[in-house]
Amino acid sequence: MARPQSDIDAGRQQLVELAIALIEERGSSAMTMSEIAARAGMSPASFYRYFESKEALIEAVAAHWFQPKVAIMEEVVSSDLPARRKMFEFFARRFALMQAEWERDPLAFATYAELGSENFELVRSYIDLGDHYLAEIIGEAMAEGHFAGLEIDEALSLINQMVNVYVNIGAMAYLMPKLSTDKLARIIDAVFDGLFATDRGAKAISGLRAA
Amino acid sequence: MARPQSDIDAGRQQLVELAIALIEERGSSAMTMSEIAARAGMSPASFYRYFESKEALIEAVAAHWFQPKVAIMEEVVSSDLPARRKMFEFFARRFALMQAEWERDPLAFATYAELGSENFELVRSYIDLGDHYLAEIIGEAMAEGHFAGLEIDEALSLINQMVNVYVNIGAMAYLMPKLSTDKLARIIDAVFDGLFATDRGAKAISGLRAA
Amino acid sequence: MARPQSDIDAGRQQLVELAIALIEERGSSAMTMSEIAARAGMSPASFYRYFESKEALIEAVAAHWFQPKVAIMEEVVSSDLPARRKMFEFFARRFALMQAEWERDPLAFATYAELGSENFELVRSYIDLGDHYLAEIIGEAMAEGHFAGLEIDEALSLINQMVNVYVNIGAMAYLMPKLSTDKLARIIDAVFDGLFATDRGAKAISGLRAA
Amino acid sequence: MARPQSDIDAGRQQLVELAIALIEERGSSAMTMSEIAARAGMSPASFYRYFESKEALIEAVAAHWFQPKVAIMEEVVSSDLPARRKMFEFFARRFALMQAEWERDPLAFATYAELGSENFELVRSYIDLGDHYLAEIIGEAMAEGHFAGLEIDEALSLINQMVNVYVNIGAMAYLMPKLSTDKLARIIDAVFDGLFATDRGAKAISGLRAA
DNA sequence: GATGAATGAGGCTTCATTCAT
DNA sequence: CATGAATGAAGCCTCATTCAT
Repeated sequence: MARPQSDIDAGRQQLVELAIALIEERGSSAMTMSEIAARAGMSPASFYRYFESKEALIEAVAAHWFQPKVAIMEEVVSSDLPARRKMFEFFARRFALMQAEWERDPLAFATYAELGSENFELVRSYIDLGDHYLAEIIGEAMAEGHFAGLEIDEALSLINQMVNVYVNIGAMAYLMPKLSTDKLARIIDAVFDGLFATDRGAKAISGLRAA
Repeated sequence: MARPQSDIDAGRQQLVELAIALIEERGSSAMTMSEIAARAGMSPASFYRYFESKEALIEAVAAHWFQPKVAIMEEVVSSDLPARRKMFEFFARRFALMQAEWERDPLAFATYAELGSENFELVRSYIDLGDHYLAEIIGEAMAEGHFAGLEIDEALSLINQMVNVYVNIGAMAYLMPKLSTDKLARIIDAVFDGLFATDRGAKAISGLRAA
Repeated sequence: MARPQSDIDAGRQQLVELAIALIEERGSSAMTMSEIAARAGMSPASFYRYFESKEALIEAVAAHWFQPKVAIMEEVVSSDLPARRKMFEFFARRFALMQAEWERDPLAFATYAELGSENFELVRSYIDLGDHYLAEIIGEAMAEGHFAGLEIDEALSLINQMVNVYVNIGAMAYLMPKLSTDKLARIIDAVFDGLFATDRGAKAISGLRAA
Repeated sequence: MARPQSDIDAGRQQLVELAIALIEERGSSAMTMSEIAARAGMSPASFYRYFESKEALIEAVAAHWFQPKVAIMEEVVSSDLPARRKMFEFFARRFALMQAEWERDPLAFATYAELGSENFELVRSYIDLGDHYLAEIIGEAMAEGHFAGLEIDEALSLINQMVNVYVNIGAMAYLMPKLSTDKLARIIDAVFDGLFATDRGAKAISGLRAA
């Protein structure tokens, strides 16, 4: 009973890995069902025992790619760190992982980015999950007295934007050489030290414009 | 020689515009060579007198899309504004343009983003150009006393990252609803008020790690 | 030998019922061997122990569909009604059954019709059987003085035609909304009151043509 | 200008004829795009210059098949015959044509029937057209005093049913051997002599049932 | 030069049927 | 015996690119 399921699962796993290998070798447009099946030593028809459609395979590839990042988020959020540190780790650990991936194969990384932008619905749920966890951290930070005068959603949105480049695969794909944990740390500091509701220079200019 | 060349250029220009119209109407997957040629009143075969291949056309489309953004950058950089204001305008005006484009047709905007991510070598040169101009502004800002203790490249890199979401089309395509000139203003303020070399909380933690 | 044979029969019966359920749920194009086998809790391979091929299954489905109609015909023919009434019941009862089937699921009904038209050699024997019984009824009617001057075959053929729409599944599939027992009754009346050998208007014209 | 259109038309015409030939040779399931294209000496891809899809080809085949029948209906309806004769010709001439077709190739005829039942929407419009013309004839007949007491729609429905077998291709496909212009003439006579609103035997029985 | 027409190559998907275990 | 697994063969369709005229 468990066996057949796990055989299917094993097959899915293998096909996902082959799809990934193929993508990494030759880009996402090379990811055809025939080629993947051939590499798995099966007929194109057999592929459909494991995945209902090409799209289902892509979903599985995405899930495979995101899985370790999700694990990190969960780990950090449920840890006991203070908020500032927690937020830093929340981004830094995922960044470190993706940076390592990028270093191993920048082109493959870019291909995942492309895959994501072509199948954005698949990516959306992970973004939403990230937002959910980040909001938790922001809540804790506020309880510690940070982000005075900002709504939680406002803070979420601003932080997400400032730090987007350490989260957004599409952006990372071509900015990675310029990204570093140190810089991320500085941005998190700017977030904690520079983000509150009082209007200062630029905000004032922007306010005048709207008038 | 001169005449034919300018005819070729006119043809290229027309084809690019038709390709854009087609993309905006029906998405990038509808951008087939035959359809574009038909709209230009020419045969598919004739298309190849103007562009060597589909890829060559896409390059030209990208150039066409970036041109007004480049114009804005040049205008702002050569203006007489103080550095803080200049940097704000440097990002805000381009953002305003792209926001307007996005509002007119978010799907078309997403299509350009997709086109960019599929052909991002084409995008690289524009990014480099933007970096070049931003470095100039940072230089001016430093002359005015900002970013104490940071190298110009370090500042460039950090600012680019914090503000990336207002520059990166791929990110904008799905974040646009959350972006605003006001928030950009706050980020620029955080840049000018929060970005200098002194180590504080997060940076200290990050420093320990590296040790 | 005896036991296995009856096991085979039970299996065939079950598979036929599952095929029917499947057709009624999802149309004839959904009737794949694998799906039927799966519903029977057997492997596709095992299916072939019961039916030699897909076509053999379809034959069995047709037989199953016709069986109750045959039962009605036999019941009516062997009853003691007078001929006019008997002929009416001969058609009316089967019509009532099929109308009920149609009302329960017109799409399924149409699917049977399609199945029949795609495999109409299978249907032929039932038509022949119906003709046989109808001829008996006509004989009785003639003995009661009806259809003066007509040969039995001639009457059979004419009646079959006039009433075809209450017998032919293909026609019924899309005419059912316009069919009713009342109208059938009127047709049977026209048969008994209007069908005899004397030439009148149209027949005379037709006779001239042939000359 | 006219040329290209007529080239396309010529191609469509040729493909329709080849499709028909193929159907007549090997049944409708043999009608694959590849086979038709091969017979036309073109690649499967080229087929799509002439027809948008398989379905478009089938529509054209149906139109081709129905065209002469429509012509007959129009001719008869606009003629000056008296109503009884007109109705007879309305059915008889079409029947004669289809009978000839059936005699030339009964299997091909059956295949058209199958095609029709698989693509019934295509057939519906021709049925509706026939109803429209028949209603005109019934109107004329009523003006001449026939069908006393019946509504025009009631008469239309009843006549259509009695004569269905001379109109319905699906029914004809396997009844043709028993059909004849003479029998049709008798049915038309039964229509004109036996169809009016007064209740008689069968109708009375049917009435009792409903009570 | 310009083009209408053609197509090779490929993409995704389905399913009746078989065969090693 | 039963079957899980596999697949050959086929189907429909698209499109970048070429070539004879």
